Amino acid sequence: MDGTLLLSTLSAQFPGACGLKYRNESTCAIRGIRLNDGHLFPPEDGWLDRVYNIVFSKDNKRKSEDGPDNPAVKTKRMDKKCTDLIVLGLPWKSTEDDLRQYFSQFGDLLMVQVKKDLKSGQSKGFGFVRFQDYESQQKCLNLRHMIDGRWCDVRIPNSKGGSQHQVNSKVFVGRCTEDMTEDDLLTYFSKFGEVIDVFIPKPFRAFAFITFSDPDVAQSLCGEDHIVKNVSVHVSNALPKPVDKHNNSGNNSVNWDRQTTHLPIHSLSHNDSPPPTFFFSLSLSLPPSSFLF
DNA sequence: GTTGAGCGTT
Repeated sequence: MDGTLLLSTLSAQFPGACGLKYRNESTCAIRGIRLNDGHLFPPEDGWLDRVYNIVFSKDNKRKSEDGPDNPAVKTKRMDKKCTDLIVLGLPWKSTEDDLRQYFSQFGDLLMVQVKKDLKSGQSKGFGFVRFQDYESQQKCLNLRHMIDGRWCDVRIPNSKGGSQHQVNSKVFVGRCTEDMTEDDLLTYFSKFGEVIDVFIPKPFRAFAFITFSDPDVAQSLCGEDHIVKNVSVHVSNALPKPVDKHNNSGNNSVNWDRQTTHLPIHSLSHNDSPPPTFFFSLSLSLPPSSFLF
């Protein structure tokens, strides 16, 4: 995935797609992906772990069955505010700089704290972060984080009470066939929003999980049938997050908890090769043909 | 100088 990408591959799944763009992390500028002879070339620093938006030559984003245009989705996401997020399980040695460095991959940070003992200065092993953008926050909340050699959890702090409506951003995809790969599902479901995780249980069990960064996107797909690789799959709500595991008896025998079977997502170590996946999302805000170089 | 579920000195 770190080589070039064929435009034909892209437009096969996204008719009308004419390129890719991304936001430069340091300059915040929108950059286009170089297109030459039908090949999309990676940025100078590689694909990295960025969000790539598909650019269309004309306005043919998702053909919604439920309305000609969907401004409701856009206005709805405007009033989503970030809250502080608690980061649990930090290594004792991790500093705020370490946290900032790690979490900035998800978006701009407004605040980073590592809670320390006042006298000794020793970290208490947890901290807080706050993102500027809600999408960054959602992305973070749905992932486990490898920070300095330890798995850390990011959650909404208890002190926030129930103010933050937590809806599920993960969907269950039933009737999958064995030849469906994670890439197939990623490519297909990225049409509807940014996909941050695809999971296919092994051995084959005819279902998969797709996690979106936006829970509303996930919810909007629930109950629908979708055609993937010429097969009708059914999308429904994944069971609520694994909160308590003591109630695993009876008919709910399937274990949805896959926290420990996640693909490696993010790591602080810099000698790793870049994550092999990159994200697509439909561009909702850019004018048509805004393919910059 | 140790530790590993939790919830934020100002």
